[in-house]
Amino acid sequence: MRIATWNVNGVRARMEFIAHWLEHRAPDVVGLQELKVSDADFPHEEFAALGYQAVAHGEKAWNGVAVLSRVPAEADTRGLPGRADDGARLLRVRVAGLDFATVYCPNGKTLDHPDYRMKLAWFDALRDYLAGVDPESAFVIGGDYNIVPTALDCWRGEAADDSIFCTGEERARYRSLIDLGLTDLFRHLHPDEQKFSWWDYRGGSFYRGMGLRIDMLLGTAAVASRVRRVEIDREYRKKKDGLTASDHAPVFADLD
DNA sequence: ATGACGCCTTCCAGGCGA
Repeated sequence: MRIATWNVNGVRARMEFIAHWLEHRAPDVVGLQELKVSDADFPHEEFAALGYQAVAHGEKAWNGVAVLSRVPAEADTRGLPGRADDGARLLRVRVAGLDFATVYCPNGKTLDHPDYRMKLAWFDALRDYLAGVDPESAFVIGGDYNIVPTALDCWRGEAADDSIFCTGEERARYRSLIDLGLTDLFRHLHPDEQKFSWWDYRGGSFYRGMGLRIDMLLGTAAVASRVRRVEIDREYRKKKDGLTASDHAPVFADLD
């Protein structure tokens, strides 16, 4: 089974590009982020034509998450409990024998912006919510965490320490999720590799190698033991047939 | 130091992303 996460930066603007990826990578379950569309306008029919059904939790213009799957999914949680005012950022479903969640974590903007404090509080709420997950179960939470876990995950390395995405406060929040018993599936198979999942659109960052790894698939031990391959699909950060890519690459994992 | 690119929106200059 192939599972994936992808911040698509606008599901309607990206539809043709996403279709190309679905056809060539054939994932079974995909968490999407940054839909930028209301639930009423979500393109269910277009995904159905590609063989995928979708559960969406969106809002107009901003944020928004969805799960695509080949087999029907049952919605479990829409929105991080207690954090509805911070945007449509979490969706959890039961699908294909998995307890599968997708998250679009807050950006924070700058260290002196109110959104930074909101980001930290949101992660605290996420940790509290995930503390209720059975560590023996097959649970996956994938998404755009908007935190660079370690210096290895940033093109600037330790030079970026203490800047936004790389502060001790943010990294402690990310570690608090790992400490619940979750494994970063990419790091599990590639302990020392520097691979990025996001590159700024501007200034040729992609071709200059100026990226960050902020999109992760985390899983319980029951999932980590089944992982055989994890790819950050940088081919799909490039233009494809003249179509513009998201600024994030998809990340997928193959499970036994 | 700045802007760079691309998305969205009562349709277009401005906010936002990371």
